[in-house]
Amino acid sequence: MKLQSSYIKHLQKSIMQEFILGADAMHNIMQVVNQVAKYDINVLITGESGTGKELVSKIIHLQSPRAENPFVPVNSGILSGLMFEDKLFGHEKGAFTGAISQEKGCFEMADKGTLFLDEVSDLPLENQIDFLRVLEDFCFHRIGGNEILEVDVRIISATNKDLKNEVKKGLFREDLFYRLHVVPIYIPPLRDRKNVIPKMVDHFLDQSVTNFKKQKPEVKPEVIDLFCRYDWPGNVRELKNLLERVFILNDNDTISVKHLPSDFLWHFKDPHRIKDLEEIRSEAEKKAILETLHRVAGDKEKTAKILRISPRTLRYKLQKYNIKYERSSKPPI
Amino acid sequence: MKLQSSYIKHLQKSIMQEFILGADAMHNIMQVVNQVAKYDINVLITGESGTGKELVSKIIHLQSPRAENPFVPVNSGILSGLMFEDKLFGHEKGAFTGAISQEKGCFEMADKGTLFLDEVSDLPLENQIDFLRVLEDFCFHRIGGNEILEVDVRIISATNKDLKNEVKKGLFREDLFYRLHVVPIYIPPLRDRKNVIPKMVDHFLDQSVTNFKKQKPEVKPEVIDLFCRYDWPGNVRELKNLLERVFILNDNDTISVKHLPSDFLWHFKDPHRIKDLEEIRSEAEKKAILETLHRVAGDKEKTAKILRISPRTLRYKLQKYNIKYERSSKPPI
DNA sequence: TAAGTTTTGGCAAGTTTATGCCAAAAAAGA
DNA sequence: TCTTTTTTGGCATAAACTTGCCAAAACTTA
Repeated sequence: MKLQSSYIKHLQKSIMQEFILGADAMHNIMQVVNQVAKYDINVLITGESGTGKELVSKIIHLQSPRAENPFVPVNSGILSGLMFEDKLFGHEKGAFTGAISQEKGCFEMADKGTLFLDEVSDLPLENQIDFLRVLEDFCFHRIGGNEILEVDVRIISATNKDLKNEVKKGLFREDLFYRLHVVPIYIPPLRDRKNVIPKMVDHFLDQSVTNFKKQKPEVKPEVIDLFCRYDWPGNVRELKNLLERVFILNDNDTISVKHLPSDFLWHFKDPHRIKDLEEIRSEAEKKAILETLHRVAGDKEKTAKILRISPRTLRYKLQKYNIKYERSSKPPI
Repeated sequence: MKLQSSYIKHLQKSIMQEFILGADAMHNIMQVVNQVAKYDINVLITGESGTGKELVSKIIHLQSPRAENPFVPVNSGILSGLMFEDKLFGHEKGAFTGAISQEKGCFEMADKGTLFLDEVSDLPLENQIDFLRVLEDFCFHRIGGNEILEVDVRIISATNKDLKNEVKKGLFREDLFYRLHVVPIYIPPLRDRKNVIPKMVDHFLDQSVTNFKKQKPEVKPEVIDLFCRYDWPGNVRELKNLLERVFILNDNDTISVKHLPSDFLWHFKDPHRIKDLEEIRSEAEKKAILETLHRVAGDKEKTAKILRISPRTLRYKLQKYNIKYERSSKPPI
C-alpha cells in the first residue's frame, strides 16, 4: 500500500508539468497549494467542469506527508442513498442481499492518505448527514458491522457550483460546508485564462505525439486565434479532447482552420457578415417563438402565455414572420 | 463480396428505423431517396456535420439494385495528393517506396456497387481533376500500372458546405460539380427539426438500453425543453453522444436537468428561468449594440451606421437600456 | 348532421418606437 | 481662452406595435 518514493517523484513531475502551464494565472493557486499540502486541513476546490480539480487535489496529496499513502477519489455525484454509504463505509458479509463478503469502503482504503470527494454539491441531504458525522471524529462502522473503525484521512472536496449559494438555497448543509471549506481554492475557467492556450496546445500535442506515435504538426496562428475566441464550456478538458481528435484524424504536418471539426467551427458562424439591428431583433423573436411552439406541440395559447404576449399578438407575429405552424407536432413550413 | 439477402433486409430495417424518426420533415427526402435509388444517377448530399449524410447514402445504396454489392466510403477531407490517388485507384507492386504488393483502390473495390465520397468540398483542386477524369468513362489504371481497368460504380458524394458557393469562390471545379450534382439532397440540421427531438431521445435511449444493458430512465419534460432550446451544432450525432454519455454516467431511473453534463448546461446560463419575448428582444438588442460599440471603440456614429439605425435612435436605445459608454475603448459601466 | 367549442383574421384605438429638428452643452482645436 | 465642431437630450410626429373585441370559419363531439 505504500508507494515507492521514486514513483511519487515521477508522478509529481508529470502532474506538475501539466498544471504549471497556467503558471501566471495559477501562481497564487500554487502558493496556496504548497502551503496547504503540509498541513492536514480540509480543502474545497471550486471550478467548472474540466478545469482540473482532481489534478489539483492530486498535487496537494503528492506534496503532503501522505504522499506515499493512498489517494482515493469518489464521485459523489453519481451515488445516493445506501450506495453512497456502502461506497464510503464498506459492508460486512451478509449486511444486505449481495454482500457476499466483507468489503472496505473508501474511508478505510484512504486511511493515512487522502479522500477526494468530487461533485460534493450533488450529495443528497441524507448522505450529507452520514458524511458529516464521520468528519466529526473519523469513527464509523461498516454497514452491518459492530466494530468501530477509526481512520486518519484528509478530505479534499470539489464542486463546480458555488457551494455557499447551495447552502443558501437549502441544498447543502451549512455545518458540512464549514467542515469542508477550511481552505478554499478557486480554479478559474479557461475562458478567463486564454493567454495560456498556446502553451497548452503545444503541451497536449506533445502528449499526443508520445501517445499515438505520430509526427507533431505545426499549428497555424489562425487556429490559435480561433481558440482564443472560443468560450470553452468544457474548459481544459475540452481543449485537450479537441486537439486529440484533430491529431488523430489529421495526417497533415500542419493544423489549419480547415482541419478543425465543423461542429467546432460552427461556433464561429459567418463572422464577417454584419447584421443590422432589425435583423437581429427579428431573428431573436422568431427563434424564441418557434422554440416555444415546439415545446408545447403547437399550442398557441400556451406559447403566448409563456412568452407573455397576448394571443392576438402572437397571431400578428406569426403572420409578420410568415410562420405557419399546425398543431400536433407538425413542423413549421 | 455479395451480401446475403436477409442481411440486407435486416440492415435496411435497422437503418430506416433510425432515419424514419424525422419522417415528417424528412418525408420528401425519403421520396427523393426512393426514386433515386432505382436509377444509376449520382447524388450529392448536402448537410451539416452529424446530420446523417452517410446514413442517407447507405439507404440509397441498400434500396438500389446494387444493394448486394459493396458500399465503399471514402472521406476525401483527410486525403490529398498521392494519398488520394492511391486510395481511389490503388497501386501496383513497386509503384513507390512501400508498395510491397498490389493493392486495389476504392474504385475497384466498389465495382458494381456504390462509392460514397464524404466531405467532397475539401478535395484539393489537383485531385478533383483526377476524379473528374475517371467520372467521364470510369476507366483508370492503378498507380504504377499499365492495365486499363473499367468499373461500374455509382457515386454518392456528400458535403457540409454549399458546393455551388465553393464553385463560385474557385475552390471547386464547376465541371466536377455538375457531374456529382445530378440529384441534390439537402438534409436539414437538427435545429430546424426540433419537433423530432422527443422521438429521437426515446430512440437513442432504447438503443442504449440494448447496448449497455441498463434500465431505461424516464426523461423529465424540462430536459426535453432544454434540448429544444439548444442549437445542436453537432446535429443528431451530438444528441446521440450526449444521451449515451448521460445514460452511462447516470444511475438514476430518471434523467432530470441536474443530470446533464455541466458543459452542456453551460449553454443555458439560467436553465430554469423562462424569458419572455420582451426580455429576449431586449437582450438581443443590447448585446448587438454593445458588441458593435466595442468594435468601433465607442464611436456612436459608426455604431448607428453599422446597425442601420439613426443616431437619434441609438441614443434613445442607449438610454432605454441604460448603457453608458465613453469613447476610446473604455468599457461600459 | 347539428350543436358546441376553439381558432382566425379584420378592425380600431391606445401605446411604444423611430427619428428629424434644434438649442444647449460638451469636447476639440488653435 | 476663444472659436468651432460634435454630442446630447427635449420635443413633436409619423409609423409600427400591441391587443381587445367580435363575427366568421374551422374543428370537435355526441
